[in-house]
Amino acid sequence: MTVLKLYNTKTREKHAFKPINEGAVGMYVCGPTVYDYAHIGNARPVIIFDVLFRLLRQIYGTGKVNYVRNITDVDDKIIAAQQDSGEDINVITSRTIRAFQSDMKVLGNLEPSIEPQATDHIPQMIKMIEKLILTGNAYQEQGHVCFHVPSMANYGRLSRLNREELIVGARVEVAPYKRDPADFILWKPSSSDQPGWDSPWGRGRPGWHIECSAMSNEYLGITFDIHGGGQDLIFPHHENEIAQSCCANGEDTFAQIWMHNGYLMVDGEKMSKSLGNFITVRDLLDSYHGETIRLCMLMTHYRQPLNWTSNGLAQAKSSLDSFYGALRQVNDLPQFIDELSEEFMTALLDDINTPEAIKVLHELSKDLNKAETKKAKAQLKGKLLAAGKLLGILNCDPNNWFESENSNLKSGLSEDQINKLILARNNARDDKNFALSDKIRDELLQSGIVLEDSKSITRWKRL
RNA sequence: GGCGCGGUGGCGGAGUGGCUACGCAGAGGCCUGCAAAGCCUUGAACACCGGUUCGAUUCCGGUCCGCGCCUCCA
Repeated sequence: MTVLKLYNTKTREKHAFKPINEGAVGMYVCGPTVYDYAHIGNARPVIIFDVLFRLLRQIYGTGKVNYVRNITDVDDKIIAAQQDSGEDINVITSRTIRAFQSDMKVLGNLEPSIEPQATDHIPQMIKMIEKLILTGNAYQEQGHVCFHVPSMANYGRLSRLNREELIVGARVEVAPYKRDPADFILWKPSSSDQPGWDSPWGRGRPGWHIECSAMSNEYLGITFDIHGGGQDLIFPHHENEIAQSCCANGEDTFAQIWMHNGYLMVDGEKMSKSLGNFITVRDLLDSYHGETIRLCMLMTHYRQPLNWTSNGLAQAKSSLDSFYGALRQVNDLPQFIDELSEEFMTALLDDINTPEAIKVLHELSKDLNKAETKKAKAQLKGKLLAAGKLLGILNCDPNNWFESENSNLKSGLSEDQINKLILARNNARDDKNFALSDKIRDELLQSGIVLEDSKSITRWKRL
């Protein structure tokens, strides 16, 4: 029996996962605000929850997991981007959405089941805000609608912050339309040059948190299984989502399990758009294969902080080289069966312990190198590939992995030229003219081509 | 000030109350014409101080250090 254990931010403990509806899983992950290219900090939750998505599909069946990841396409940062560039908002958001989707695909992520956009769900948000006013949890003031935090007895359960502490810590002046310093906006007025929608409170736009409450409700129901995102969303975003959804629905529970990935750091500092120290996925892809970036991300457990370094990327590349190296030896062998190693599954079932899972990949790869019979080789190949598939890596043809042009280092040599030089060198070797054969090998090395002689053939790879 | 996370060998990074993480780098060896790749062997760690225990890197308490949240942020 496979038991998946997940760490729940709400309880700060690992628990055995049990779906609310037996045999089917609903998961909501906060997606990007689309005003700029994705940085690798944005990519971390996408990759982490993609692995969880794959794992859940493995356990419950491909069609049994409903994975919703929203796109925030109405936000003051987008308005700011519009004012900076003068471009139309729709131009900015649709271009950014396309870039995001393409970047995430190159990083080996599956598409979520649904990728709803906030602006397509304004009526649902308005409906929920009306409900909150009716239940006495929200009020209208100077064109704004605010959630009244004191109206909810157990506000702050997720972040374990209480209202008094929040007020003490508040570094921002309290807006005049707020009855309580902790209150937050559900709806705010838009000027004529800002995007807006008609509502019972005039033309305006939604506050930050309401879209996730409205869209999770729409696609997953009032209560669902897993809600994920980065640690920085715990407060205020997820706390406020809980407040909105629980009060509007009259339910005590919103998401059953809250999962949060740790920060991605650069030079020991949190990477974020506001600090300006971010590395975009685009830039990284100029120098590294998507799988390298992905494996680098998975080498650290998702709840730990991850310091992003070129050394880490080099290690990820080296690991992939060794996996593909093992696979290359058996490239012409059909895989025996897509069997998942038990040890590998055990690692992932324990709160998605990807470093432990990668260790198993190394063991499988080593076993594959040592395997002697065809049957053993085929079996290990199947296990390695199946494990890689669950992590979203090892999707390339091994020869292609080594031989395809790496934009990082242009060799200037075509495949044809390389093969001719290898042939010339092997002729020299047959003649025992090692001075010549070594000279050719050195020349190739100068162009970034490394040779590997085996008994039957000479393989090559680009550095 | 409040809340929270972390300090593991040269580096990255898991994990455990008593026994090998794993990878990279290093050393030695096998293989090779020589290499490369691969394989074998190998050295090296659990911030500090107390406590619990037969025994703690692992549990408890304290100290120091680093980081985050409390304000937009994955």
